[in-house]
Amino acid sequence: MEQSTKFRQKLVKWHTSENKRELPWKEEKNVYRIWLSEIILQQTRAEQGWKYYERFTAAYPTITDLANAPLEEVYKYWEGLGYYNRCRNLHHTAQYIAFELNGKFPDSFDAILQLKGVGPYTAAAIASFGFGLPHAVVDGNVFRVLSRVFGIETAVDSTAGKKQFQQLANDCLDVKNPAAYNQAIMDFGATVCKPDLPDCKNCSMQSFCIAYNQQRVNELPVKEKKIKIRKRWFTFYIIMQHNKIAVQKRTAKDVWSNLYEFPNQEFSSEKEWKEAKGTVTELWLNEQKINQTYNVIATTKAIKQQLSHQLIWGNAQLVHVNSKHTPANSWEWKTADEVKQLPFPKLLNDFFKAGILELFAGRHTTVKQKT
DNA sequence: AACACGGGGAT
DNA sequence: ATCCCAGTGTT
Repeated sequence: MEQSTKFRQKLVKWHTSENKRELPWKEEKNVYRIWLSEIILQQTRAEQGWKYYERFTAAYPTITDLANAPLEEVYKYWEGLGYYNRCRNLHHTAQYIAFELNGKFPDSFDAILQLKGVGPYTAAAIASFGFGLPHAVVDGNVFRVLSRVFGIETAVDSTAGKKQFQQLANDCLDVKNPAAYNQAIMDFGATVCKPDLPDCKNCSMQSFCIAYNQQRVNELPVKEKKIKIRKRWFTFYIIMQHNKIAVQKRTAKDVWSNLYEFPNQEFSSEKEWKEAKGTVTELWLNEQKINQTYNVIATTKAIKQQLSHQLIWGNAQLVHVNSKHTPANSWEWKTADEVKQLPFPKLLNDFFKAGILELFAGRHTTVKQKT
């Protein structure tokens, strides 16, 4: 018997009721909800995505509801989940399906794969869970499980590796019940064949698993690329006039694209950033052509944000200005209530949580003359 | 082929 | 600190 057949049989046998993960999108038959859950779960732990899934399905019961929603509102629901291009593509695809396809979700693998925000993994997931089509999912769980069970050393993040593991996954797939098989291998990877401290002692694959029998479990899967972390330093200017705050939308192809932020400047070293504290505010206000009186109320302490690929430090200068002024840029003046409706990066929400806006209270009148 | 893209949890 | 998570899009 083929090894892939043995693996499939052992896996499906393992996936009994007590070994299944209970998750809100399990056994879902509504393709809109399946698609929504898969987009949310990209590079996201099931536990983390859970509340977002519930939030979205409550706010947008149908794909047409999502399509009709303002993009800004959808971003607000996505706030905090990260990888914000997923949100833009989600809305784009909802509009495409609702308006161009009359609400009918594409029902072939190739058509599903064409959707923005849908790659090989998500297309296979939707095709199998939504339509019972025989396509094997390959996600982080599958790379790990297959590399260990079959003892494969090809780097999972190489082109050759992606091809090899997809082929093996196809061989192992239970074409009679692709949905159950795909669920099983991901549940197995998430609960037994975990990245750290896999539960080999109680694993039903133990006698069959090449990595276990060769004591190479901790060496698999192999990855060849290691990410380099970029350090960045920002000073944000939280500018208030009367009861309004200046904000702007991030438009660059950079982290937090399409979220809101405060006017700011980035420094190229920690040294410059620290030395600039306070003294640079006047120069910066000058550059923004703020030609009226202002009062620097406070400098906040720094807040750190650790991302996968960046380590970001930010502090904030709280500035009260005497009259509202919009330079030749994209500042928008918003009340605190309006600001609460906008999506912000976690780092900036942390400033709100620290109570920065309250620092403005009662200090609006003490305005210094600009020099 | 290499890189960019968030935030949280586990070790 | 480091790795990883129901990966995808761009260059």
